[in-house]
Amino acid sequence: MIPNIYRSLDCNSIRPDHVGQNVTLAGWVNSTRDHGGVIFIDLRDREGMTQAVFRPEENKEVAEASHDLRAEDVIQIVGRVEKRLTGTENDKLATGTVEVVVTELKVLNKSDVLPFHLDRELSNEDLRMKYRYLDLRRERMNKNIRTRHKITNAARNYLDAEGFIEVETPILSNPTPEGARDFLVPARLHGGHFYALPQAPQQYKQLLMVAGLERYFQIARCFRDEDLRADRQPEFTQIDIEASFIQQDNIIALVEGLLASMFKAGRGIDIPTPFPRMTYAEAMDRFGSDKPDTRFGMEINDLADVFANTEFKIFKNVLEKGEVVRAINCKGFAGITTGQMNRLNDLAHEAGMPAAVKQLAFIKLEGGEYKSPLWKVFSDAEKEAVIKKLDLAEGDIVFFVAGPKDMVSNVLGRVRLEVANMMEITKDSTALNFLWVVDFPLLAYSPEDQSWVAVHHPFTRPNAADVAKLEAGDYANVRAEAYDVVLNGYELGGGSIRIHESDLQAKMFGVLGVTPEEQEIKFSHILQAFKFGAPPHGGLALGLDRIAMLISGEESIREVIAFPKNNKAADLMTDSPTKVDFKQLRELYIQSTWKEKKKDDAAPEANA
RNA sequence: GGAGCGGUAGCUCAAUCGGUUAGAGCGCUGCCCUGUCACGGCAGAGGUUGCGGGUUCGAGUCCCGUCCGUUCCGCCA
Repeated sequence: MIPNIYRSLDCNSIRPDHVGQNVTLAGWVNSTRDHGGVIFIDLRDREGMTQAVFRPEENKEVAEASHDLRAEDVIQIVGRVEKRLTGTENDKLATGTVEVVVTELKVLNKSDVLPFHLDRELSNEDLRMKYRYLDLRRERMNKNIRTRHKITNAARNYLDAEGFIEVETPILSNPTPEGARDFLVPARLHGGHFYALPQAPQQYKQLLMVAGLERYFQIARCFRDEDLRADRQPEFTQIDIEASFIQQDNIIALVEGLLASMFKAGRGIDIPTPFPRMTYAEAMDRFGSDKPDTRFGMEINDLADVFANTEFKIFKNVLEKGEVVRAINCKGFAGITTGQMNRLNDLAHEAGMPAAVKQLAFIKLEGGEYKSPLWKVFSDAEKEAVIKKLDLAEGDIVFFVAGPKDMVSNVLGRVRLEVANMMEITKDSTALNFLWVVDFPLLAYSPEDQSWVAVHHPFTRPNAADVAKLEAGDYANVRAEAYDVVLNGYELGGGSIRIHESDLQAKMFGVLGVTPEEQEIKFSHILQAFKFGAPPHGGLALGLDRIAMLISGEESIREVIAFPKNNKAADLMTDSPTKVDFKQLRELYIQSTWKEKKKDDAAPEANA
């Protein structure tokens, strides 16, 4: 800290070798301990705390004035550093062996009583958000914001050292093809036309590759108008990366180094690289998720061999149709309560288990006895095989699902996570299980749109080995050169090698049902750019908020964003979004179709 | 759009099966206190139990509706 008129030192720096010196400190009154005669004040700034002592015999007027100090007043003190009396040292403070005997006091700004305690956890999210500037004043939040800065800074330094150039791209751009809902901005100078806020700088970063920049990055704000979650905000930050003359392995190695530098800066730990890799197909088969949490087992087992010759009609029919019978063993969870069982059933149905299947099938071994609605229909050989294959032991419970592979994976994946949650398996875990999921499918069929849609985005490159399938129309089995990096079940980021040839890109648009006319209107710039010597390129984007959240040990990205939105995408502090008057809309050639709900006289007002 | 959980003093929470005047800690106000660091002591103020309706002799508690927060599903290139 550079000394100035307000202070000569910060509140965390005074040590025994300052004894005898005169110092000037400024900060907030953290707490007061008024003994009538002597008064102690803990003075706090962002760096820490120093105890200030007011004594009548030192300066009667100043000591008198100190009686009126209250928590969060902003004050400046001048005083003499003294060693604390023997036995009154405080080892909880870095400055706890010394104190400042105050000779001058200046109240820079009195504070009203705060709406909540700064030194206690707050459960009322409304209040936290309404007074976010006070919430941020709390040590934990202050630390989170500073940690985020360190992480971001480390990322910049790392990428700079790797030859990456930070480039800003437009915030006002065009709506995104496919994907999430866009935030729209009316264009005043072009009546009836609209900008959209970027969901990601996707096309721009590819065009920067065509521009010959070769290595680009950006700490980019992105916007998606979808419903929120603990790990999703309508505006969020990505570390956006793109490079030319590069392959998947190069990007993976780069990002591993990048993440290592961020975790080192933010948490002081060395994470082991390289990260394990798993194909998408394997992730779905073993964990029922494309972002598996590998901190615990309970993996999915395929039981086709066990029931190959079964007489149990349901399983037999399923297997004959080419569908699957699979199960997970939840070790030690045989003591599941009825309430938990009901919850799993609901969740299984939500995940796609047919309503005709009333209950999630299970077998549990309790007190040496196998309990199961299914047990009686299995042959002895099948029982034995199930026990062996699933390692079914005392206290375990196994859940079975039969049917189409995607549904079974989905159901068992969800059950697996929920059981882990119920068992609090990862509660005190400090494990950081990084993982690359690779070989994503290029396309997925959307029953809703009755068409094929891009799993990643329409610029993703099909795996060279699968181009023939693409041309043959075997869309379901075309793999993409796309990859996600996952940590403890959270998707930290994802990317792909891109299409850089205009003919392949046009073909891809065709598969996605974008007509030549639409291509001309929406994508002529990028298709044309690809005709002027576009280099092979690819990249990835990391979710900075999620990374900061995980490094800070938080469970919501709101805890690492200075001014986040709440569940309804509102900011309670500024009361945003807000209504605008007719004149402002008229200038934009906009008219709202929104109709206020009819208000009864008794209609309740919102929580005031 | 759907489901779960929550909403009681400024804050964090309690209030038995529906039954007296809705309590406690912290904070706040006043007084006392010269070595505390969650200082201590005495006294005091502070409540439309989110809002509206219903059942009941009686509702913080039960029912219906609604608002707000939060988590999850849907949604999220």
